[in-house]
Amino acid sequence: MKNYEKQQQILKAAESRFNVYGYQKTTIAEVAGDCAMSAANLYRYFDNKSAIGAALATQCLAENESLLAELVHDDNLSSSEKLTAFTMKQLHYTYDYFESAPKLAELVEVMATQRPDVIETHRQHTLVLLEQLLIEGQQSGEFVFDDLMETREAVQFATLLFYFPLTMSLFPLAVLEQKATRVCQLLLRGLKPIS
Amino acid sequence: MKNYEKQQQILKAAESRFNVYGYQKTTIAEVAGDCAMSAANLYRYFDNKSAIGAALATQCLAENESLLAELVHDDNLSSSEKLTAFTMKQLHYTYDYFESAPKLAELVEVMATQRPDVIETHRQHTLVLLEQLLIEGQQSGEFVFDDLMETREAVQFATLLFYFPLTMSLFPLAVLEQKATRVCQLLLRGLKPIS
DNA sequence: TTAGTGAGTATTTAATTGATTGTTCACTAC
DNA sequence: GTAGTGAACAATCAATTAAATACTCACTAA
Repeated sequence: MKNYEKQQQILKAAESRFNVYGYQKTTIAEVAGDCAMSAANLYRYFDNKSAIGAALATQCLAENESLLAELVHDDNLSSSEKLTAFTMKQLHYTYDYFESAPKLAELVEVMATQRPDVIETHRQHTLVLLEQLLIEGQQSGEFVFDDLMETREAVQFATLLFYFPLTMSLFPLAVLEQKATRVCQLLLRGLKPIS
Repeated sequence: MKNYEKQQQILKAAESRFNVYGYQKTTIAEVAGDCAMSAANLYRYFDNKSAIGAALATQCLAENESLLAELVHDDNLSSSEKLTAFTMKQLHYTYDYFESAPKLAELVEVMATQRPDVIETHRQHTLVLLEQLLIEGQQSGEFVFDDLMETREAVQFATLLFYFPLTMSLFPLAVLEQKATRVCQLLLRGLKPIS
Protein backbone atom coordinates (compact mmCIF):
# COMPACT_ATOMS: atom_id res chain seq x y z
CA MET A 1 0.00 0.00 0.00
CA LYS A 2 1.19 3.45 -0.92
CA ASN A 3 -0.80 4.91 1.95
CA TYR A 4 1.10 2.96 4.53
CA GLU A 5 4.45 4.13 3.19
CA LYS A 6 3.39 7.75 3.24
CA GLN A 7 2.20 7.35 6.79
CA GLN A 8 5.54 5.90 7.80
CA GLN A 9 7.34 8.73 6.10
CA ILE A 10 5.26 11.25 8.00
CA LEU A 11 5.82 9.43 11.27
CA LYS A 12 9.55 9.38 10.69
CA ALA A 13 9.65 13.07 9.93
CA ALA A 14 7.48 13.86 12.91
CA GLU A 15 9.60 11.75 15.22
CA SER A 16 12.75 13.62 14.20
CA ARG A 17 11.09 16.93 14.85
CA PHE A 18 9.56 15.82 18.15
CA ASN A 19 12.94 14.54 19.28
CA VAL A 20 14.64 17.85 18.74
CA TYR A 21 11.96 20.47 19.31
CA GLY A 22 9.31 18.55 21.24
CA TYR A 23 5.72 17.78 20.36
CA GLN A 24 4.18 21.13 21.07
CA LYS A 25 6.84 23.17 19.29
CA THR A 26 6.73 21.33 15.99
CA THR A 27 4.10 22.38 13.52
CA ILE A 28 2.19 20.31 11.04
CA ALA A 29 3.49 22.56 8.29
CA GLU A 30 7.08 21.71 9.22
CA VAL A 31 6.46 17.97 9.22
CA ALA A 32 4.61 18.23 5.94
CA GLY A 33 7.47 20.31 4.54
CA ASP A 34 9.96 17.60 5.52
CA CYS A 35 7.84 15.18 3.51
CA ALA A 36 7.73 17.58 0.57
CA MET A 37 4.01 17.98 0.79
CA SER A 38 1.56 20.63 1.90
CA ALA A 39 0.00 20.65 5.35
CA ALA A 40 -3.40 20.08 3.81
CA ASN A 41 -2.23 16.91 2.13
CA LEU A 42 -0.87 15.53 5.37
CA TYR A 43 -4.42 15.43 6.67
CA ARG A 44 -5.19 12.81 4.07
CA TYR A 45 -3.01 10.44 6.08
CA PHE A 46 -3.69 11.46 9.66
CA ASP A 47 -6.85 12.85 11.20
CA ASN A 48 -5.00 15.38 13.31
CA LYS A 49 -1.78 16.13 15.14
CA SER A 50 -2.79 14.00 18.11
CA ALA A 51 -3.14 10.99 15.84
CA ILE A 52 0.48 11.37 14.77
CA GLY A 53 1.57 11.65 18.38
CA ALA A 54 -0.57 8.67 19.35
CA ALA A 55 0.90 6.55 16.57
CA LEU A 56 4.44 7.38 17.68
CA ALA A 57 3.68 6.85 21.35
CA THR A 58 2.05 3.53 20.57
CA GLN A 59 5.13 2.53 18.58
CA CYS A 60 7.41 3.57 21.41
CA LEU A 61 5.37 1.73 24.04
CA ALA A 62 5.15 -1.33 21.81
CA GLU A 63 8.92 -1.41 21.72
CA ASN A 64 8.93 -1.58 25.48
CA GLU A 65 6.28 -4.30 25.40
CA SER A 66 8.35 -6.45 23.08
CA LEU A 67 11.33 -6.18 25.41
CA LEU A 68 9.09 -7.33 28.23
CA ALA A 69 7.67 -10.15 26.15
CA GLU A 70 11.18 -11.31 25.40
CA LEU A 71 11.81 -11.44 29.09
CA VAL A 72 8.64 -13.38 29.84
CA HIS A 73 9.53 -15.99 27.26
CA ASP A 74 13.17 -16.32 28.28
CA ASP A 75 13.88 -19.94 29.14
CA ASN A 76 16.93 -19.17 31.22
CA LEU A 77 15.09 -17.44 34.03
CA SER A 78 12.88 -18.72 36.79
CA SER A 79 9.48 -17.14 37.18
CA SER A 80 10.65 -15.32 40.29
CA GLU A 81 13.59 -13.87 38.46
CA LYS A 82 11.31 -12.87 35.64
CA LEU A 83 8.94 -10.99 37.89
CA THR A 84 11.73 -8.93 39.39
CA ALA A 85 13.36 -8.39 36.01
CA PHE A 86 9.97 -7.40 34.59
CA THR A 87 9.60 -4.58 37.08
CA MET A 88 13.22 -3.52 36.75
CA LYS A 89 13.03 -3.45 32.99
CA GLN A 90 10.04 -1.16 33.04
CA LEU A 91 11.68 1.04 35.62
CA HIS A 92 14.85 1.39 33.59
CA TYR A 93 13.05 1.80 30.33
CA THR A 94 10.98 4.67 31.68
CA TYR A 95 13.90 6.23 33.49
CA ASP A 96 16.29 6.04 30.56
CA TYR A 97 13.69 7.48 28.30
CA PHE A 98 13.19 10.48 30.48
CA GLU A 99 16.94 10.95 30.71
CA SER A 100 18.04 10.40 27.15
CA ALA A 101 14.99 11.53 25.20
CA PRO A 102 13.24 14.09 27.36
CA LYS A 103 11.49 15.49 24.33
CA LEU A 104 9.83 12.18 23.56
CA ALA A 105 8.91 11.91 27.20
CA GLU A 106 7.01 15.14 26.68
CA LEU A 107 5.10 13.38 23.95
CA VAL A 108 4.05 10.62 26.30
CA GLU A 109 2.92 13.19 28.83
CA VAL A 110 0.82 15.01 26.28
CA MET A 111 -0.73 11.73 25.17
CA ALA A 112 -1.54 10.89 28.78
CA THR A 113 -3.97 13.78 28.80
CA GLN A 114 -5.05 13.98 25.16
CA ARG A 115 -5.16 10.29 24.38
CA PRO A 116 -5.43 8.31 27.61
CA ASP A 117 -6.58 5.32 25.58
CA VAL A 118 -3.01 4.93 24.29
CA ILE A 119 -1.66 4.63 27.82
CA GLU A 120 -4.53 2.42 28.92
CA THR A 121 -3.93 0.05 26.03
CA HIS A 122 -0.30 -0.22 27.00
CA ARG A 123 -1.30 -0.96 30.58
CA GLN A 124 -3.57 -3.72 29.30
CA HIS A 125 -0.76 -5.20 27.25
CA THR A 126 1.63 -5.32 30.18
CA LEU A 127 -1.19 -6.83 32.20
CA VAL A 128 -1.43 -9.66 29.70
CA LEU A 129 2.32 -10.19 29.83
CA LEU A 130 2.17 -10.26 33.60
CA GLU A 131 -0.60 -12.79 33.31
CA GLN A 132 1.52 -15.05 31.13
CA LEU A 133 4.36 -14.76 33.60
CA LEU A 134 2.09 -15.71 36.49
CA ILE A 135 0.51 -18.62 34.63
CA GLU A 136 3.92 -20.00 33.79
CA GLY A 137 4.96 -19.70 37.42
CA GLN A 138 1.82 -21.45 38.52
CA GLN A 139 2.26 -24.29 36.06
CA SER A 140 5.84 -24.87 37.14
CA GLY A 141 4.68 -24.92 40.76
CA GLU A 142 6.78 -21.88 41.57
CA PHE A 143 3.78 -19.66 42.27
CA VAL A 144 0.53 -20.38 44.04
CA PHE A 145 -2.48 -18.08 43.91
CA ASP A 146 -6.24 -18.32 43.77
CA ASP A 147 -7.46 -15.79 41.27
CA LEU A 148 -5.32 -15.01 38.26
CA MET A 149 -7.08 -11.78 37.38
CA GLU A 150 -6.92 -10.43 40.89
CA THR A 151 -3.30 -11.40 41.30
CA ARG A 152 -2.06 -9.85 38.09
CA GLU A 153 -3.72 -6.59 38.97
CA ALA A 154 -2.40 -6.65 42.50
CA VAL A 155 1.13 -7.13 41.18
CA GLN A 156 0.70 -4.40 38.62
CA PHE A 157 -0.62 -1.88 41.07
CA ALA A 158 2.01 -2.67 43.68
CA THR A 159 4.72 -1.95 41.12
CA LEU A 160 2.98 0.73 39.06
CA LEU A 161 4.74 3.49 40.94
CA PHE A 162 8.08 2.33 39.62
CA TYR A 163 7.32 3.29 36.08
CA PHE A 164 5.11 6.26 36.67
CA PRO A 165 6.68 9.23 34.90
CA LEU A 166 5.99 11.43 37.92
CA THR A 167 7.95 9.16 40.25
CA MET A 168 11.04 9.50 38.10
CA SER A 169 11.45 13.10 39.11
CA LEU A 170 10.66 12.47 42.77
CA PHE A 171 13.28 9.82 43.53
CA PRO A 172 16.74 9.12 42.10
CA LEU A 173 17.16 5.95 40.12
CA ALA A 174 19.20 4.20 42.82
CA VAL A 175 16.42 4.67 45.35
CA LEU A 176 13.77 3.42 42.96
CA GLU A 177 15.86 0.37 42.12
CA GLN A 178 16.29 -0.45 45.77
CA LYS A 179 12.64 -0.02 46.64
CA ALA A 180 11.52 -1.94 43.58
CA THR A 181 13.76 -4.84 44.54
CA ARG A 182 12.26 -4.95 48.00
CA VAL A 183 8.70 -4.71 46.82
CA CYS A 184 9.32 -7.57 44.40
CA GLN A 185 10.87 -9.66 47.14
CA LEU A 186 7.85 -9.17 49.33
CA LEU A 187 5.44 -9.89 46.49
CA LEU A 188 7.34 -13.05 45.62
CA ARG A 189 7.08 -14.27 49.17
CA GLY A 190 3.34 -13.86 48.81
CA LEU A 191 3.30 -15.83 45.59
CA LYS A 192 5.45 -18.73 46.73
CA PRO A 193 3.73 -21.93 47.81
CA ILE A 194 3.27 -22.41 51.55
CA SER A 195 5.84 -25.13 52.00
CA MET B 1 3.07 33.30 74.50
CA LYS B 2 1.44 36.13 72.65
CA ASN B 3 3.34 35.22 69.50
CA TYR B 4 1.85 31.77 69.38
CA GLU B 5 -1.69 33.06 69.70
CA LYS B 6 -1.19 35.54 66.89
CA GLN B 7 0.19 32.80 64.71
CA GLN B 8 -2.85 30.67 65.39
CA GLN B 9 -5.13 33.56 64.60
CA ILE B 10 -3.38 34.07 61.29
CA LEU B 11 -3.53 30.37 60.49
CA LYS B 12 -7.23 30.26 61.23
CA ALA B 13 -7.92 33.26 59.03
CA ALA B 14 -5.76 31.83 56.26
CA GLU B 15 -7.43 28.45 56.45
CA SER B 16 -10.88 30.01 56.03
CA ARG B 17 -9.72 31.94 53.01
CA PHE B 18 -7.90 28.97 51.49
CA ASN B 19 -10.97 26.83 51.96
CA VAL B 20 -13.19 29.19 50.03
CA TYR B 21 -10.92 30.85 47.49
CA GLY B 22 -7.93 28.51 47.38
CA TYR B 23 -4.30 29.15 48.23
CA GLN B 24 -3.27 31.04 45.15
CA LYS B 25 -6.26 33.34 45.06
CA THR B 26 -6.06 34.58 48.63
CA THR B 27 -3.73 37.45 49.27
CA ILE B 28 -1.61 38.18 52.29
CA ALA B 29 -3.35 41.52 52.58
CA GLU B 30 -6.71 39.79 52.92
CA VAL B 31 -5.53 37.42 55.60
CA ALA B 32 -3.87 40.26 57.44
CA GLY B 33 -7.06 42.29 57.11
CA ASP B 34 -9.07 39.47 58.65
CA CYS B 35 -6.70 39.65 61.60
CA ALA B 36 -7.06 43.42 61.78
CA MET B 37 -3.43 44.03 61.00
CA SER B 38 -1.38 45.26 58.09
CA ALA B 39 0.28 42.92 55.64
CA ALA B 40 3.67 44.12 56.79
CA ASN B 41 2.93 43.15 60.35
CA LEU B 42 1.92 39.65 59.36
CA TYR B 43 5.49 39.10 58.26
CA ARG B 44 6.57 39.41 61.87
CA TYR B 45 4.85 36.06 62.46
CA PHE B 46 5.49 34.17 59.24
CA ASP B 47 8.47 34.37 56.92
CA ASN B 48 6.35 34.23 53.81
CA LYS B 49 3.14 32.92 52.31
CA SER B 50 4.57 29.45 51.81
CA ALA B 51 5.28 29.20 55.52
CA ILE B 52 1.59 29.76 56.27
CA GLY B 53 0.65 27.12 53.72
CA ALA B 54 3.24 24.73 55.08
CA ALA B 55 1.98 25.18 58.64
CA LEU B 56 -1.59 24.44 57.56
CA ALA B 57 -0.59 21.49 55.41
CA THR B 58 1.45 20.06 58.25
CA GLN B 59 -1.53 20.45 60.55
CA CYS B 60 -3.80 18.76 58.05
CA LEU B 61 -1.41 15.87 57.47
CA ALA B 62 -0.86 15.49 61.21
CA GLU B 63 -4.59 15.00 61.59
CA ASN B 64 -4.38 12.12 59.17
CA GLU B 65 -1.39 10.73 61.02
CA SER B 66 -3.27 10.72 64.32
CA LEU B 67 -6.13 8.78 62.72
CA LEU B 68 -3.60 6.25 61.50
CA ALA B 69 -1.92 6.09 64.90
CA GLU B 70 -5.29 5.38 66.48
CA LEU B 71 -5.69 2.48 64.11
CA VAL B 72 -2.24 1.08 64.81
CA HIS B 73 -2.92 1.12 68.55
CA ASP B 74 -6.40 -0.33 68.32
CA ASP B 75 -6.56 -3.49 70.43
CA ASN B 76 -9.57 -4.91 68.65
CA LEU B 77 -7.83 -5.55 65.35
CA SER B 78 -5.31 -8.15 64.27
CA SER B 79 -2.15 -6.91 62.64
CA SER B 80 -3.36 -8.13 59.28
CA GLU B 81 -6.58 -6.22 59.63
CA LYS B 82 -4.63 -3.18 60.68
CA LEU B 83 -2.41 -3.26 57.62
CA THR B 84 -5.36 -3.36 55.26
CA ALA B 85 -7.23 -0.76 57.26
CA PHE B 86 -4.11 1.41 57.30
CA THR B 87 -3.98 1.52 53.52
CA MET B 88 -7.73 1.96 53.20
CA LYS B 89 -7.76 4.80 55.69
CA GLN B 90 -5.11 6.68 53.78
CA LEU B 91 -6.89 6.04 50.53
CA HIS B 92 -10.18 7.34 51.84
CA TYR B 93 -8.65 10.24 53.65
CA THR B 94 -6.93 11.45 50.50
CA TYR B 95 -9.93 10.75 48.31
CA ASP B 96 -12.44 12.44 50.60
CA TYR B 97 -10.19 15.41 50.92
CA PHE B 98 -10.01 15.88 47.21
CA GLU B 99 -13.77 15.51 46.95
CA SER B 100 -15.00 17.55 49.87
CA ALA B 101 -12.27 20.15 50.22
CA PRO B 102 -10.76 20.52 46.79
CA LYS B 103 -9.42 23.92 47.71
CA LEU B 104 -7.35 22.49 50.54
CA ALA B 105 -6.24 19.76 48.19
CA GLU B 106 -4.87 22.54 46.01
CA LEU B 107 -2.87 23.67 49.00
CA VAL B 108 -1.29 20.26 49.38
CA GLU B 109 -0.45 20.21 45.69
CA VAL B 110 1.24 23.58 45.87
CA MET B 111 3.20 22.45 48.90
CA ALA B 112 4.29 19.34 47.05
CA THR B 113 6.26 21.55 44.70
CA GLN B 114 7.14 24.52 46.92
CA ARG B 115 7.76 22.68 50.15
CA PRO B 116 8.49 19.02 49.43
CA ASP B 117 9.96 18.72 52.91
CA VAL B 118 6.43 18.92 54.34
CA ILE B 119 5.33 15.94 52.29
CA GLU B 120 8.53 14.06 52.97
CA THR B 121 8.12 14.52 56.72
CA HIS B 122 4.62 13.15 56.50
CA ARG B 123 5.91 10.15 54.58
CA GLN B 124 8.48 9.57 57.31
CA HIS B 125 5.78 9.72 59.96
CA THR B 126 3.61 7.16 58.24
CA LEU B 127 6.71 5.03 57.81
CA VAL B 128 7.19 5.04 61.57
CA LEU B 129 3.56 4.08 62.09
CA LEU B 130 3.93 1.28 59.59
CA GLU B 131 7.00 0.17 61.46
CA GLN B 132 5.08 -0.02 64.73
CA LEU B 133 2.38 -2.02 63.01
CA LEU B 134 4.93 -4.47 61.62
CA ILE B 135 6.78 -4.84 64.92
CA GLU B 136 3.54 -5.60 66.71
CA GLY B 137 2.68 -8.20 64.09
CA GLN B 138 6.09 -9.75 64.42
CA GLN B 139 5.89 -9.90 68.20
CA SER B 140 2.49 -11.56 68.10
CA GLY B 141 3.86 -14.08 65.61
CA GLU B 142 1.40 -12.95 62.97
CA PHE B 143 4.11 -11.58 60.69
CA VAL B 144 7.53 -12.91 59.81
CA PHE B 145 10.19 -10.87 58.03
CA ASP B 146 13.94 -10.42 58.05
CA ASP B 147 14.66 -6.76 57.84
CA LEU B 148 12.25 -4.32 59.44
CA MET B 149 13.51 -1.27 57.57
CA GLU B 150 13.36 -2.96 54.21
CA THR B 151 9.94 -4.38 54.86
CA ARG B 152 8.31 -1.17 55.99
CA GLU B 153 9.58 0.57 52.89
CA ALA B 154 8.47 -2.23 50.63
CA VAL B 155 4.98 -2.06 52.09
CA GLN B 156 4.88 1.70 51.81
CA PHE B 157 5.99 1.78 48.21
CA ALA B 158 3.65 -1.02 47.19
CA THR B 159 0.71 0.96 48.56
CA LEU B 160 1.95 4.49 47.88
CA LEU B 161 -0.05 4.73 44.70
CA PHE B 162 -3.27 4.48 46.65
CA TYR B 163 -2.85 7.81 48.30
CA PHE B 164 -1.05 9.66 45.60
CA PRO B 165 -3.12 12.72 44.71
CA LEU B 166 -2.56 12.07 41.02
CA THR B 167 -4.04 8.60 41.21
CA MET B 168 -7.28 9.97 42.61
CA SER B 169 -8.10 11.59 39.31
CA LEU B 170 -7.03 8.59 37.23
CA PHE B 171 -9.19 5.93 38.83
CA PRO B 172 -12.60 6.03 40.52
CA LEU B 173 -12.73 5.30 44.22
CA ALA B 174 -14.32 1.88 43.78
CA VAL B 175 -11.49 0.72 41.54
CA LEU B 176 -8.84 2.00 43.91
CA GLU B 177 -10.55 0.28 46.85
CA GLN B 178 -10.67 -2.99 45.00
CA LYS B 179 -7.04 -2.84 43.87
CA ALA B 180 -5.86 -1.75 47.30
CA THR B 181 -7.62 -4.69 48.90
CA ARG B 182 -5.93 -7.08 46.54
CA VAL B 183 -2.50 -5.59 46.96
CA CYS B 184 -2.87 -5.79 50.72
CA GLN B 185 -3.96 -9.42 50.49
CA LEU B 186 -0.90 -10.28 48.46
CA LEU B 187 1.41 -8.35 50.77
CA LEU B 188 -0.11 -10.07 53.79
CA ARG B 189 0.53 -13.45 52.25
CA GLY B 190 4.16 -12.41 51.99
CA LEU B 191 4.26 -11.36 55.61
CA LYS B 192 2.60 -14.42 57.06
CA PRO B 193 4.78 -17.12 58.58
CA ILE B 194 5.52 -20.11 56.37
CA SER B 195 3.38 -22.63 58.20
C1' DT C 1 -10.65 8.20 -8.51
C1' DT C 2 -6.40 9.57 -6.15
C1' DA C 3 -2.81 12.72 -4.69
C1' DG C 4 -2.24 17.10 -4.12
C1' DT C 5 -2.79 22.30 -3.42
C1' DG C 6 -3.72 27.47 -1.79
C1' DA C 7 -6.69 30.20 0.41
C1' DG C 8 -9.54 30.72 4.46
C1' DT C 9 -11.22 30.16 9.30
C1' DA C 10 -11.32 29.24 13.98
C1' DT C 11 -8.68 28.03 17.69
C1' DT C 12 -4.17 28.15 20.22
C1' DT C 13 -0.25 30.28 21.45
C1' DA C 14 2.99 34.43 22.34
C1' DA C 15 3.92 39.02 23.54
C1' DT C 16 2.84 43.25 25.59
C1' DT C 17 1.26 45.78 28.92
C1' DG C 18 -0.89 47.24 33.30
C1' DA C 19 -2.50 45.97 37.64
C1' DT C 20 -1.86 42.90 41.80
C1' DT C 21 0.51 41.09 45.18
C1' DG C 22 4.54 39.28 48.03
C1' DT C 23 8.06 41.16 50.54
C1' DT C 24 11.24 44.64 52.67
C1' DC C 25 12.36 48.65 55.25
C1' DA C 26 12.57 52.93 57.44
C1' DC C 27 9.85 54.72 60.66
C1' DT C 28 6.11 55.63 64.68
C1' DA C 29 3.84 54.62 69.15
C1' DC C 30 4.11 52.77 73.43
C1' DG D 1 12.39 46.37 72.94
C1' DT D 2 7.79 45.13 70.93
C1' DA D 3 3.88 45.61 67.94
C1' DG D 4 2.63 48.03 64.45
C1' DT D 5 2.40 50.94 60.01
C1' DG D 6 2.62 53.09 55.01
C1' DA D 7 5.35 53.63 51.27
C1' DA D 8 8.36 51.51 47.87
C1' DC D 9 10.08 47.64 44.90
C1' DA D 10 10.30 43.55 42.45
C1' DA D 11 8.03 39.67 41.04
C1' DT D 12 3.84 37.64 39.54
C1' DC D 13 -0.70 37.58 37.45
C1' DA D 14 -4.52 39.09 34.22
C1' DA D 15 -6.21 41.07 30.23
C1' DT D 16 -5.59 42.38 25.70
C1' DT D 17 -3.98 41.98 21.53
C1' DA D 18 -1.36 40.19 17.67
C1' DA D 19 0.62 36.24 15.51
C1' DA D 20 0.99 31.45 14.60
C1' DT D 21 -1.04 27.27 13.79
C1' DA D 22 -4.38 23.31 13.35
C1' DC D 23 -7.61 22.05 10.43
C1' DT D 24 -11.29 22.46 6.35
C1' DC D 25 -12.73 22.94 1.75
C1' DA D 26 -13.35 23.96 -2.92
C1' DC D 27 -10.61 23.13 -6.50
C1' DT D 28 -6.69 21.22 -9.96
C1' DA D 29 -3.89 17.68 -12.28
C1' DA D 30 -3.06 13.12 -13.73
